[in-house]
Amino acid sequence: MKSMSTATRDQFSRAEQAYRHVLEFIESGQLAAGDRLPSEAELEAQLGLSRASVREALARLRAEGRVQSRRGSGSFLTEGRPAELVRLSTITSVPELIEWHEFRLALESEVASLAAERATDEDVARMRAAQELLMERLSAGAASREDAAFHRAIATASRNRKLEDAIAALANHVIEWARMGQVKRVMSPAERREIIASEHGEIVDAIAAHNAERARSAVRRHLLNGRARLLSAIDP
Amino acid sequence: MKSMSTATRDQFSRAEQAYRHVLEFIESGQLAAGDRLPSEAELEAQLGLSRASVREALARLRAEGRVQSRRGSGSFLTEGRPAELVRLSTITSVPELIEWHEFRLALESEVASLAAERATDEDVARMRAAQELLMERLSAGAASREDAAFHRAIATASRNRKLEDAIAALANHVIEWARMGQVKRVMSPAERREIIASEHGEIVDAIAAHNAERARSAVRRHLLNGRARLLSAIDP
DNA sequence: TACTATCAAGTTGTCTGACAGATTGTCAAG
DNA sequence: CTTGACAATCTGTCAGACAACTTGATAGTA
Repeated sequence: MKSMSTATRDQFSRAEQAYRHVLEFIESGQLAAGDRLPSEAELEAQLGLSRASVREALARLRAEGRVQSRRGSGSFLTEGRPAELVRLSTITSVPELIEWHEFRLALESEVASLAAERATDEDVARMRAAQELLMERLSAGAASREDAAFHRAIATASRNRKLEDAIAALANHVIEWARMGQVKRVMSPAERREIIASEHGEIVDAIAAHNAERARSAVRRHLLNGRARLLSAIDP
Repeated sequence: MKSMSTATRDQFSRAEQAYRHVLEFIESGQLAAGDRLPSEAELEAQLGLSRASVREALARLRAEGRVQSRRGSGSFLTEGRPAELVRLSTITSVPELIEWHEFRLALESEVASLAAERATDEDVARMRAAQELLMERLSAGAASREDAAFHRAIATASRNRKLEDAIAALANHVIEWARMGQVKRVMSPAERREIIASEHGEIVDAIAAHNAERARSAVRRHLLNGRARLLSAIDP
């Protein structure tokens, strides 16, 4: 690793200079996965920057999953730039929609189960409030966002941020797809309202009763029914 | 924004506590895109942490694209989340590992169920072959990759590419974490071999029998046992 | 009144020093 | 060979100081 030129130095913030330099070093191929980076003190000396700037660069590299730091040992190169978990590609076909739906089913049923184990009275109240709002909106027509908010409230009660984030992203994904006009409305608002009230009610009741298996089943039933309704709403 | 409880405080690093707290605040909906976060000094006071820890959290949020900081002005919420399902950031604590494990549990149990419905004889043969290879490797020591390959074979049989890709990425994620030496070996290879043979065998048998519920349960049992073993292998 | 310049206060970016907690390697004793 | 003690090293955190920048208020001028 060499010192940086003055021109480069003036262009970027110190932390970014450090980041770029370490990234360059990482991508030079001189290190393999699991290898140890120079220590913070060494990077300070090599780059002529303060430790704070070096640490800021390392924080970024950690956030990107490229590096893992252990107190007392050092910072180590991870396997490589981790791919995103899975790409939220645009839904271009019904089979793909089904794949995403199965993905969502996996997450939401587990989340319901966790929510049943972990939900506080506050959580349950929040779910019921979300359900109320959804009911009001359903009278006025489509209510995708309120539906997503209801599911989000359940995910929040799971106390697993990763699951919660993923479910929120998936919900947006499907909302976006539906908004593209792929769906014809075949169910009257009153009918839809009645079904949603019943199915969501069962979910919340199971969670409030802290019955993980019942919550899981209720969510599965709800989502599978919803899928069937959705598929029948699509012109073949 | 409220102060953190002591229990939460002890579980995560200071920087991670700050990160989680600010993220929670961001996602509470109290801020819109473009709105300004509390200043670093305010966050210090509110969280009872040093400025360095607060800055580290902000660095992470910046790296994730959630926040943008301007010298002299403050840190601002960006337009919205990047279009990825969930970010595969480096695992920095045991609670985070557990979150990822729950995520994995959700996916893998659903995948086992789908595999049971959809697996061909070829799929089953592939699983058994992966299991054989894993057994051989277990005799020689750790075999994380072969274990991941076994799980991948199941995921392939689910015929859901999104789930398959996600499971592969998650497996790599956890392998990376374990490789960093966070785990002490406490189980003898023979013992481990016996347990894996039994648990994996149950999974494959259930899939071969096209029994979705049995496959799901077998995978859950296997992963939950594995988690317990993993957690007991980490010195508190 | 509108515009410009100045300044103080506040904010992030960086530096420095110190200490805490964890890791690693060495050495001595049993 | 194993175990324990210890020193050196490393990252994580804290605190204080200063640099560079922004923002809003105020005063001066046309």
